[in-house]
Amino acid sequence: MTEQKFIDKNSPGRRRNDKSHKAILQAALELLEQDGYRALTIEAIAARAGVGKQTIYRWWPSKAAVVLEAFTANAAMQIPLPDTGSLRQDLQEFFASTLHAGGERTALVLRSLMAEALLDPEFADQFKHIFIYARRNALGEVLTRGVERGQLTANVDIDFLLDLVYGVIWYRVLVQHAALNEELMEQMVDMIMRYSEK
Amino acid sequence: MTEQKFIDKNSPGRRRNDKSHKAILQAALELLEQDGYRALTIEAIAARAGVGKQTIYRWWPSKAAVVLEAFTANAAMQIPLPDTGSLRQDLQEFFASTLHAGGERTALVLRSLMAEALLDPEFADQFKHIFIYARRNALGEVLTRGVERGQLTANVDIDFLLDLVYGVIWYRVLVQHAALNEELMEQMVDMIMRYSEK
Amino acid sequence: MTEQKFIDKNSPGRRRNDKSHKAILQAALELLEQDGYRALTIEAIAARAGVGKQTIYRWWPSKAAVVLEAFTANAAMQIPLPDTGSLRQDLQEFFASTLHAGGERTALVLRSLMAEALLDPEFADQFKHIFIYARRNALGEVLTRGVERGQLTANVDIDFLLDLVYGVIWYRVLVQHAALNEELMEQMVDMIMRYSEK
Amino acid sequence: MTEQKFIDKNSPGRRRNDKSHKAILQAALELLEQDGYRALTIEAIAARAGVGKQTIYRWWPSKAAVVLEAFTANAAMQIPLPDTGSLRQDLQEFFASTLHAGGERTALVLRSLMAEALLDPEFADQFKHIFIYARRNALGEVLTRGVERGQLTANVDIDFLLDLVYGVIWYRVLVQHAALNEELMEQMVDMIMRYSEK
DNA sequence: GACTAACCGAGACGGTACGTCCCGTCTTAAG
DNA sequence: CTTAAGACGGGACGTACCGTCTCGGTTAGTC
Repeated sequence: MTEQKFIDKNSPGRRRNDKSHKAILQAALELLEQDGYRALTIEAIAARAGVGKQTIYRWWPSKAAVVLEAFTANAAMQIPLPDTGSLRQDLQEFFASTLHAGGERTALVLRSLMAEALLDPEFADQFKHIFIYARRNALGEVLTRGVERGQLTANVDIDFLLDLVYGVIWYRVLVQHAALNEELMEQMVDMIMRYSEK
Repeated sequence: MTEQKFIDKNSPGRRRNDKSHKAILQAALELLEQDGYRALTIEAIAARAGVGKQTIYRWWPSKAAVVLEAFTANAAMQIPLPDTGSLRQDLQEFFASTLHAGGERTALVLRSLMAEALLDPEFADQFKHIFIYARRNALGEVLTRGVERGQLTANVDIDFLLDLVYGVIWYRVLVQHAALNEELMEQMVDMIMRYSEK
Repeated sequence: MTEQKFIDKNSPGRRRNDKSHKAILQAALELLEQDGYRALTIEAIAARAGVGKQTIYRWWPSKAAVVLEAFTANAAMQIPLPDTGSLRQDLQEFFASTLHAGGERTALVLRSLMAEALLDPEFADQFKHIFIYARRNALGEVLTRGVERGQLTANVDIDFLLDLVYGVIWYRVLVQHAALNEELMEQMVDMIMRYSEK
Repeated sequence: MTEQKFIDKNSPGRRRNDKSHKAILQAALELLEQDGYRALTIEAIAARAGVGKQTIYRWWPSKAAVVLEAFTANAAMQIPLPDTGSLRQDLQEFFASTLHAGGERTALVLRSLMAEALLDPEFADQFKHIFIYARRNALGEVLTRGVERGQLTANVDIDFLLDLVYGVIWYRVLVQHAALNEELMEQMVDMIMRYSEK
């Protein structure tokens, strides 16, 4: 997914070693959980994966890219798009799966990726397109259908609502002053429904 | 405010050099704007400030702490607490001054500080208490008065509203997909007012 | 000879860069002559050799070790062992080549190495084995042959004679109150010959 | 003795604090024995002596000067000049007191002072005049009397003999391959006596 | 007895070098 | 041609001391 190189491989020479590939992703995640993102280094990943540094540099542009791929490769990425006919129910299901996808492990990775995105504009682009906008668009679809069905006022600013929802979620993930939980999700559904015609 | 060390100074010994102190804060901000936080180093700050590295390490635990103090020392920190009797007007004034306080320069610093907070739990604590919670509490005060005046429903969850507001603000500052502007502030006032009694 | 690490090199990995190796030794000697041993720093050697500091630390335990290798790598180390049948003549030749090997440049280096040996027991061991004892043993061989040939009394204490000879030489090199010259060498030959049978 | 400053003291002002003075010398020696000369720092001396750094810099030009004064202040400096009428006996007594004056503690200090002298020409001058030449001259006096009494050949080169004697002594102190002991002293007396008329 | 100059402890200051860590690149032998 | 290994030039780290400079406070004379 983050793979830049197109692998045709009618050419001679050894092919990409899938074992190393996986070992690298695995090692990155393990070290991240063990010592935190700040202490994560390419050298440490290579050492733990039993891999040469060059092998990492050959396939990824930065350690953040490794972590991003390790993260997106995990199942956690799937966000089913509910379409029950009821906006309230769609939202409840969407938020439920969002909640379900993210534990503390996930939050740790997200904080690391966001930190990197804040420091490296190049990575920020990747991160936004692969992760942030993908989520936004999914929820945007749900809300748009809500408008189409007349369950939200026609003049509602969907982008503002998306900012509200993901704003809160990221804010809690980053600041860690309160957990992401069902109560929050319920409150968000309620908040959004206040934008129904009346 | 950000000073960790309690300076009694009936003790002997040379006092802290205020000129150097200020030069360090100034140098940090300048370099930050010039080259970005990633490229900011203690050595560069010391060099530009014309100061020994030890003088920085003597007074701050990390470069992030320097930036935080430089940031909070700037006037930009003042958030007047409006109390007009009208919740809507209080909110409008509060948001207006929030907006006014932060230009792109401010956003740049905030992204840097947040990145650091995400990577360094120790710094995160400082940052939250000095900046994040201070802001939250201020707005919390405004909202509480709104409840007391009966301008918000008694059972509203103020913490949730604070998360919504600061969630959006941080989300835009961090993701940079849209600007903080008056329209947004207006929308937030409107959103909050939807929690009025009827 | 001074190489500590045993280099097998059937192992993979880039080999030691011989150009850098030599540049380091050269730079060390140049800086030593320019500014003196006290002013000699690893950083300066690295800078002048156009080399990373780590490359020096990788191969030598201290700057003294660099200087020692630079010194011993120079031809100046060769001490031919004369064996003419005549003790007096052997001594004359041995002292002549000793004298010839060492100019003021050499004395400068020897003073530096001795200073370091006095301050660093670990280095002292190396220095003694590579340099001091090597010289001692060579002259010891000459004297032993003198005894075997009956040109020195059988009960002479060769170690004492060695201490006398190298004591004087080092004393003059270190204290610098008088030069090492042919007259001195002649006097030493004469002194030793006083230990002949009659 | 090593005092540079001429103290007239008709002027007002506090006089030198003798307690601090002694504490500094004491602290220097203790630290030297504990950790070696390399690890000896002005800061450590000041700390252990309970003294400000400035107080040291006010009275001594370098840490070596402190050690030198601490050393010379010790009784160990007294070398009685024997004059028994017999060269052999004079030498025996002279060497005996030399031996007696110097234990391992002394040797440690001498190695430190010599190391410093090798690295700092300014200190070398002081050291030579205060210590090295003083000893040389004393023994020179003994030998001169030996010549005058006809117990050494008239054409003997006294300076050469002095180099032999102190060469050996320093060589053993510095290289530490053999102890200074009575046997050595006996051998040196014997060696010198070989320069008697016949 | 007050004045005053020098000394004292503490400790901050600008600076230099230390030895270490990692970066991203390059060069091997092996597969 | 890729891989693991590992040396390379480079840059910043955080620390240790250097020798200097202020501080408040003490001490001992001279006036």
